[in-house]
Amino acid sequence: MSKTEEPTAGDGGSNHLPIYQHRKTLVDAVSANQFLIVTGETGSGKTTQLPQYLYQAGLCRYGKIAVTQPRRVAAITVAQRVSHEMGVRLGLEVGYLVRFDDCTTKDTLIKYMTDGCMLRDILGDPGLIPYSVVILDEVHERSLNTDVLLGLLKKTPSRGFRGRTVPLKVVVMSATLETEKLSAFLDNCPVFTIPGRTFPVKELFCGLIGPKDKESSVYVKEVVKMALNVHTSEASGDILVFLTGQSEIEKACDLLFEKAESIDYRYDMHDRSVEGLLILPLYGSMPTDQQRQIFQPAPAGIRKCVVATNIAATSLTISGIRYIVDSGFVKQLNHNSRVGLDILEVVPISKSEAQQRAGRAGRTSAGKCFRIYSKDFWETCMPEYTVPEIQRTSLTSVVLTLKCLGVHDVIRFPYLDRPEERFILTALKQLYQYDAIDRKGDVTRLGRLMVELPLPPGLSRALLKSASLGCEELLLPVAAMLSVENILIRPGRPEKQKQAEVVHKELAACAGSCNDFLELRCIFEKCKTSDNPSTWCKNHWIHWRAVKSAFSVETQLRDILLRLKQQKDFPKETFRGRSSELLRQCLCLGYFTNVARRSVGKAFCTMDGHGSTVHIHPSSSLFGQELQLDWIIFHDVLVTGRVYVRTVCPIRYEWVRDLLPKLHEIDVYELSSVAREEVTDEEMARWEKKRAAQRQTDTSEDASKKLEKRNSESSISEARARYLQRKRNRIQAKDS
DNA sequence: GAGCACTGC
Repeated sequence: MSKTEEPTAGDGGSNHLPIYQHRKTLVDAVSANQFLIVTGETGSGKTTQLPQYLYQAGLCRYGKIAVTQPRRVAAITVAQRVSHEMGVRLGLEVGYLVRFDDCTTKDTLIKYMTDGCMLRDILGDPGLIPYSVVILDEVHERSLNTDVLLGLLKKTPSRGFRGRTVPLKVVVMSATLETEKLSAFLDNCPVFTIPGRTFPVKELFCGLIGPKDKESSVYVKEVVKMALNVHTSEASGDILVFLTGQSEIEKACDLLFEKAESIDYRYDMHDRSVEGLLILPLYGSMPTDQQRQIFQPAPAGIRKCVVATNIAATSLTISGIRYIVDSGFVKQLNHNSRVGLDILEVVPISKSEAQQRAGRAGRTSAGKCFRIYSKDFWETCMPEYTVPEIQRTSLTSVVLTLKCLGVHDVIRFPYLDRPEERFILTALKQLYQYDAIDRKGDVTRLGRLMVELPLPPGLSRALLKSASLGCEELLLPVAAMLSVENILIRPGRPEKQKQAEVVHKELAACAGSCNDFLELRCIFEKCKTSDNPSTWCKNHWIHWRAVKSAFSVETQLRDILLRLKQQKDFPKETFRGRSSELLRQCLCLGYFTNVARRSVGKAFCTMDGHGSTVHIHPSSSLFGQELQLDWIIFHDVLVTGRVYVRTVCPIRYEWVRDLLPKLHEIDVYELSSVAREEVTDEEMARWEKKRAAQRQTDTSEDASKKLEKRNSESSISEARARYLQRKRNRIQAKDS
């Protein structure tokens, strides 16, 4: 094992951190307890120091120390820093593991990794044999994967489990919030608090937005006013403005120039600066070369004003920030199981999130946080904590992962915050529809194959179908392109927008038009075979960063498929049909839950039982051709004024005819016993009888007629009316 | 004829 079990000095510089004086107590606490919670503000050094202390104290004798992070960059940069402090080469004693980048060896003892990679590790080795300590970091962020890990590690592998020689130790690190709840969750384990080293931030409520202003987008205007106010009346120091998204940020930046002009500031369009104020937008899909300026200090006498999304709250740290202007809103993706859709909506942030934002001003000196909303807004509109991701998102992948790990009772699984039962049942229903689990709730062979692929289950299924037909080359680029961020660039300025639109239309036409999935494949191939991919992207208004990561994803998926195909029971099928229809027929196997049939005019009607009315999004290559289409499948949904489907492909009814009845074969409530693994023999018998009866009627009555009945116009409009009524009730309830 | 936060495998 390690040659250095004696304490090492490293490169120094860390001995003065607040955590240093608690060194021995911390090591003793980890040694004495199975669970430990360590809490402390940013700057306490817990992420970089604790693993080193444990290592120096010899806790690596029986295995590695794993430290999980919700983000890749964090895992990489922290590992770099720790290896430097310890004076060892990165990738040897200290390393990191993130997707596409494994910088570890089998001898690595301190391993920083993303929570997603840890989950993969567990799937391959539920006993976590190589590890002696697992440290979950940033638990207060409540990322989906960290929450799943927390539940899994609560029943931590003990001595003897799958060959473990010592029990696994679990350390949970979190900001000061909710530590009591965490301790109660982990068998009332001790909580260790480390003093932080941050500067005080004065928090001011400016009252420009009250509880009644929730719907409006007035926050853009008010935020601009506030930022200029800070610029004219506060001492030197950079400003960080928190807004909701790209278009709001662009708007705010434009307004900043205009307003600045009217209050007699010189306005220089070229470098986007008002005299004394350098205005810099910052959001995720921005090219990295444009982001660089944000991290450079402003020239002497100039104040930087960064207008950013939530990306600046956790993912990126900008030094020199002294003032925060907080809009109080965020864009959040919420899964609505009632309509079966994910909806991206603007919502007020939580109080803990507001504190997080304010904290960004106190990293290097004392700061001020200007909240554009009133104290009343704070008290009546903002929840204490952000609803954790596990309670807001589709659980299909999570439930499949749990089932594969032998957690069959996915309802009574120890969640720190339990998702609504309905969400869990919906996930089970989807897995059943994809044949990933059977009627008893057991994972099928297909389900075991699906869990290996880092894709949404539907897409996994489509890809596996293509692999069993031997035509995975067709689908691999599509699956890769669908799993990366936005491909098409949408410029902020209208004239550029037109330009981009023309080029994108040409690309769609190249792909034979009329199939957005094919267009993605076409972009992938054209870019890949071009002499200079990045220039090709620039010329075609395509995000090079996105396509580049699609290349990596494709390679990864290809490798996984290759491995899976070597299993001797990997399914093999032959395709009888037109080769031009091969791609679309494979897609149907993953997207038959997203089938829509043309209804009145240009509207379509989903066939999943919700019978929602959807429209083809204007960015689709099928837009404007609705009247020639009868049946479509779609990849995703966007809810704005209307419900839009994007990434669309026309299909023939025959391709989904035999699949659609599966959507109505089982009711969610029937799955409640499946979820709890309490399916009785009588229940199975009843079920078989019902299915037999169903098969009988299916032969006597045309299946498509039955489907039509289920999705008849009247039932759709009734469902819609019910939904709208509920929505009205909700709004009324919120207002009162 | 619209306007899409952020992560992660």
